Amino acid sequence: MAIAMEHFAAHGYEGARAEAIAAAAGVSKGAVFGYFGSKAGLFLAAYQSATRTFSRYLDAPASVLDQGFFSTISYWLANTPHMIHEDWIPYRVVLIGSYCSDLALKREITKYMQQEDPYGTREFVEFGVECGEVRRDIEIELIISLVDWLIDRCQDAIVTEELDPGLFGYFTQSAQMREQRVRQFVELLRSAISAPDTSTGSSQ
Amino acid sequence: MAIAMEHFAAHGYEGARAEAIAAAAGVSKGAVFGYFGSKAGLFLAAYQSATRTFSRYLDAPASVLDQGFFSTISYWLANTPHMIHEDWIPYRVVLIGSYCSDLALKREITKYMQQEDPYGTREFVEFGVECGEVRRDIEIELIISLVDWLIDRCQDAIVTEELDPGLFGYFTQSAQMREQRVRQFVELLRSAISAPDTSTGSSQ
DNA sequence: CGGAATTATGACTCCAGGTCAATCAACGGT
DNA sequence: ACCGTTGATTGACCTGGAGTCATAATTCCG
Repeated sequence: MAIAMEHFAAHGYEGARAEAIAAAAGVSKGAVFGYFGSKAGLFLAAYQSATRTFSRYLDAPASVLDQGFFSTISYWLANTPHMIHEDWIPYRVVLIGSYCSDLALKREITKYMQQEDPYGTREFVEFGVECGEVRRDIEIELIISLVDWLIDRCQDAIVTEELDPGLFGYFTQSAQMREQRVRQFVELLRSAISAPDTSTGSSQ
Repeated sequence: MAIAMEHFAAHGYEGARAEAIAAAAGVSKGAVFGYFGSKAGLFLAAYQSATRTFSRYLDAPASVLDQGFFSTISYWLANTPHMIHEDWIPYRVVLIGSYCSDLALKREITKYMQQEDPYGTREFVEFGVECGEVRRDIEIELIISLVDWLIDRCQDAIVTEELDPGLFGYFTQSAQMREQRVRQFVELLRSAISAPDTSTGSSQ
């Protein structure tokens, strides 16, 4: 599976060769198709494997969690470039899964993400609600989806040139600029979903 | 181009056959590859053509625009199922473009969307800023991206079963439920980017 | 140890993207 | 009106990778 991830990461979905993956894994092509059914099935397995290598939101250090929900988001976004750099193979696979052209495969991915919630977005948002930082007047399903959508896209834009609509310029802009944008992004998210009554002073 | 759109919409990116498109258009395969360079190039042209068939935000009826920025968003979201039903071929092509697996192609799409802004998101957000409904304390680039991201995903989830993480259930839930979710979604967006309308306390 | 059941193999088929030498059509100079 | 040049068009051909399947290898029991 790690080998499949490497190949998909290196060559993309179309570019990856089922036979090459089989050979690198020391099995025959027939075995791969027998087990995974198709290239899409192989990719799905690689995708699931990749998502499981990443931390869940609540895996942040206790000192960060203690500072609350939005601080934890800031923590993860601030660490995104570093984490991705450390772990770029699974990240790349997840990226391909997020933007894959085959809608049948995409449906499988959506279903998997919904069922397994490998990053623990649900429990994280519930944590936010419990500690009073996230509003209760909106259905939690919607907030979970919003958090998922925005953080995914923000992370992708931060570290993937192809997906950045000029916001972060990972390769062209200064780190300061990026940090400012991330801060503003979290501010937007906070405005969207924070509980109306916040005793904490909002800006640093 | 309309013919290419039909084929991509009907069979997906992988499933569409360059030769079949050429034949349906009454030209040879060689001509297609000569003109568009590759299947990806052909798709990009179809994608651009598809985006241009859709209305821009500010094309809403004057009576809607008069009610302001967020009312206009509600209007478009409420009409999404109807519009997509009327126009499902270009919609499907755009959808494929949004979730295509080839990152090289995705980059071209991102660049195009950023340069041409075919839905007029920028002018729409500027409109929102001018009529005082959208906050000015966050860089407009970020707000434009946020609006783009969220409305895209919301629309996709509304009308595309494959992409709905259980929120709208276009084929399974009641219309009432969907309307409620859309209303809450707009409420979230409003919280995120609306200007504080009580007293304009300048905060930074 | 032998034979059944299961699994693995890789040569093979099929098919779609991409190429290119040959052909055709348009144009303009004489 | 003719012909040569130039550029566009064609479709047979090539390439290579997904997916198949008859055969071989291995395992599993009695």
